[in-house]
Amino acid sequence: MERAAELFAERGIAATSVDDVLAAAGAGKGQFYHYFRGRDELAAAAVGFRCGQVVAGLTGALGGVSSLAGLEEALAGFAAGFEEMGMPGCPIGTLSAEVAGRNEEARLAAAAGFGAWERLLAGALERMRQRGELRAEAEPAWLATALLASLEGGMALSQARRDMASLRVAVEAGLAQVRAWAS
Amino acid sequence: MERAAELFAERGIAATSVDDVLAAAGAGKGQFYHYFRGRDELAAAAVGFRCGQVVAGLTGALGGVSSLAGLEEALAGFAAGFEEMGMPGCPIGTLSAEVAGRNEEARLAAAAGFGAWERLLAGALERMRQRGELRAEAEPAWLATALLASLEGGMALSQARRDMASLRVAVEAGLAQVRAWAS
DNA sequence: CGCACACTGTACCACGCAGTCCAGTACCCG
DNA sequence: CGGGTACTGGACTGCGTGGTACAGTGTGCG
Repeated sequence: MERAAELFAERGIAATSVDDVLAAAGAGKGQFYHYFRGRDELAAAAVGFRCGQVVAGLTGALGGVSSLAGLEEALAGFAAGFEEMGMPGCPIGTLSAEVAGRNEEARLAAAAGFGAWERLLAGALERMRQRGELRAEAEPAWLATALLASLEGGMALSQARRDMASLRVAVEAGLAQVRAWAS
Repeated sequence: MERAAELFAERGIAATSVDDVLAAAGAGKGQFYHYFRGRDELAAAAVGFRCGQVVAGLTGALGGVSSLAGLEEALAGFAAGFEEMGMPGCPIGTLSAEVAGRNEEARLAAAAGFGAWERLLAGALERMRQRGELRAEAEPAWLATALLASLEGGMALSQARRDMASLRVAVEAGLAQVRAWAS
């Protein structure tokens, strides 16, 4: 399943066959159909698995953030990582777009991944607010949604254009939105 | 090709076969391979065609906008249309994500679509600036990128969650960004 | 020891796919 | 009118696909 998550992420789900995954994993068909009902179930499981990996990485970067400077640093690191990976699109967003409307279970897994990401951002913002860096009226959940949407869109644009400029603008705009609520 | 654009948009490119398109269009294989080198060329052409349609629609909605109120109205209409369509994801973004990294020509077509959209937004913002509604220091191009990223991300989130709330937040956040530059 | 059973590899199947081929067909130009 | 040519439909091919069937294997338990 780890192999499946890798292959799905790098080639796309539709462009990866069960046989590809099995060959990469060194497993046979019998094994596969013993543990999965079919291709779609693997796809859903792999999306869930990938989201888990991504969210784990994000937790490392955002879990301890409790200041604007920390958030800026985390997002700069995120953008740098994205560039280093060759602007592959959002790891969750790409799968989500491919899967939404064709695989309900996988769609829910992707939505859960987005939810976890958003909660991570909201947590950091909430800590900023409690430390007095954000005004009391700031709404961490709302800001987190706005920030995540901005990041997601920035990645989509940068992927299509093969140019980091869009993501950088999106990050900066998201940050500006947060700063607007600074005390 | 119109049929191809429709089918690709509603089922995804990878999930649509050449035969499907031909059947929908009532055409034969000979005809197809007379006009296209193969599947990938059709995909690229269809993406370009779809982007043209979308941009044409957007031009109708944004081409005449020159005030904040007009922009708000246009974006509200956009969100309403998105909801009415059943939150299918961004018509350009979904194709773009599927095609980037696997079909260079199609990727460029999608990037051009994004570019046109962004220019439409930038034009509206520029007119707002010239009418004095935005401060002179406002940068329409930068704001347009930020706004487009926000919309794009909002659509991605709403698609995954089947819930308009995310897009609405993203639209509101993008608008807030613009208002921050109001005179 | 032996047997039952959960598990595994692989040969296999029917099917749908992209792409080829060719026998028409209609239209244009002389 | 007649012939060449640009175009068209559809049969066909080889291959990769998801899924099945089955024979084999090892392990735990009586």
